[in-house]
Amino acid sequence: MTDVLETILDGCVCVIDDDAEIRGSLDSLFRSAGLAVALHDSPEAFLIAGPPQGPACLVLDVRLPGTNGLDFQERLAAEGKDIPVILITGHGDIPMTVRGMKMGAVDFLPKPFSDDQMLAAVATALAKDRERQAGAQSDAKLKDCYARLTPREREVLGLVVAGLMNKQVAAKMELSEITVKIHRGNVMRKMEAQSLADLVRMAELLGVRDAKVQRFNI
Amino acid sequence: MTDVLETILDGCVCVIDDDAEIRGSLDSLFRSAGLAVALHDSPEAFLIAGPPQGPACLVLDVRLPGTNGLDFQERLAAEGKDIPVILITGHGDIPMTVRGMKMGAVDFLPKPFSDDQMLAAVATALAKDRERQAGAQSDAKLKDCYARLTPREREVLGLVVAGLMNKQVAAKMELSEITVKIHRGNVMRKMEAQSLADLVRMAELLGVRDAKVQRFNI
DNA sequence: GGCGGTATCATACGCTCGTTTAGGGTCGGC
DNA sequence: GCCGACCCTAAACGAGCGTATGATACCGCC
Repeated sequence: MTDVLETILDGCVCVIDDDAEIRGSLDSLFRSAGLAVALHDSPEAFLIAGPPQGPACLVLDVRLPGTNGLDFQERLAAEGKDIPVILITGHGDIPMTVRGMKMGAVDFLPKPFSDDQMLAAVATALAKDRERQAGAQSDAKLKDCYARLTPREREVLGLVVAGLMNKQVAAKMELSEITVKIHRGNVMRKMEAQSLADLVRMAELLGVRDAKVQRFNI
Repeated sequence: MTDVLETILDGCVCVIDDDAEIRGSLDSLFRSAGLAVALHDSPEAFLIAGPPQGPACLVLDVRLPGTNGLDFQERLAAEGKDIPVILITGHGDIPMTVRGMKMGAVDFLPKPFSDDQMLAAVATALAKDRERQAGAQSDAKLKDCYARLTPREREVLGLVVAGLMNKQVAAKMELSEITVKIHRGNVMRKMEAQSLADLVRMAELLGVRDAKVQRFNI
């Protein structure tokens, strides 16, 4: 168990359970592992508190008074708050488990679970969240750059990353080639792309290739 | 239920279950839905028969004499035979379900299940397999092209898609620029890329960008 | 009205790219 | 030994790219 303790470093575990005893024992377990903890007795309380800074995960009891844990998980996912979820339950069945796992839960632990099981699940969940946050950050940066483009510049971008030459872009947009070059230069500068290869990768992540000129895969 | 029947068209369902009665009822269910069926009483029998042509999925009983169904699923995944799996069981528990779902099972159905549940799961699984096969096909084509490149051509490809100019590639490889151009031309022809943008996307799918020259995102 | 952003176009220069033509070299297989 | 690969290079040309300079025009906003 020491192994697991060593490997988890920072991160915050949010616990949603109406049972004060469970909250207490999870609290001490996570604290002893050096993790920050946020305890809530209902989904509403969690929403009010808001998601914590930095890598985080959610330990969620399935059977809650009022809101169902699985419904709440679904709602979070629908709202784009894709914090990794670990489901716990006292009286679970297989369909419930299947639904939770299909919704992307990191784990589904029936009570009683061992400290090791829980810590292993949390370690996985936090690792997942760290990756997600890193991805979301560079994605946001990219979207910011793209937002700075004018409509014409976006049009040119789409055709350029589709593989068309300046003159072909010009023909398609009914412009002179020189105008295309200007737009293209602006795109490179605004997107902070060091090369066409860069621009293609960015466009791919943004999903802005002109479909009408498609040549290859996907 | 007619809805489900209409939407499933072609595809083959492989059933692995030691219970002849289950095999029989699944057989008639799938046949009535217009699907091809392959019945096996053990994983070994399935392996000997080999995977069928076209889109397929596997309905696998977890509790089998000899080999465990989950172990078999894991083995298939390890060997790269990623046919979509639907797990069925008479006496399942939550950890078993979690393991199956983590391994990527499309569904996990405890017996007794309804015809609708099973057909819905099979429809999902077959759709998944169709996508997988389409992806695998274009991926194989890509790998074929890449296999035709000589070592030097691959080197040039890596540096070009990293965004370097011919002269920079030449400097890095300690070659004359003209040689780089030749290699680069060969790469374009052998990879059947219509443009640099195409080449960048292909290289991205192949994962062959030169890491030492990295500039941007993932 | 003026200012700034967007869009358009022309000319022009220098660099880059792709290909062709024409060589040279090494290596392994038949 | 010859042939076919792979690899390297040079000269040269035409096409493409990127940028600068200079200019016109539309639009919304202060």
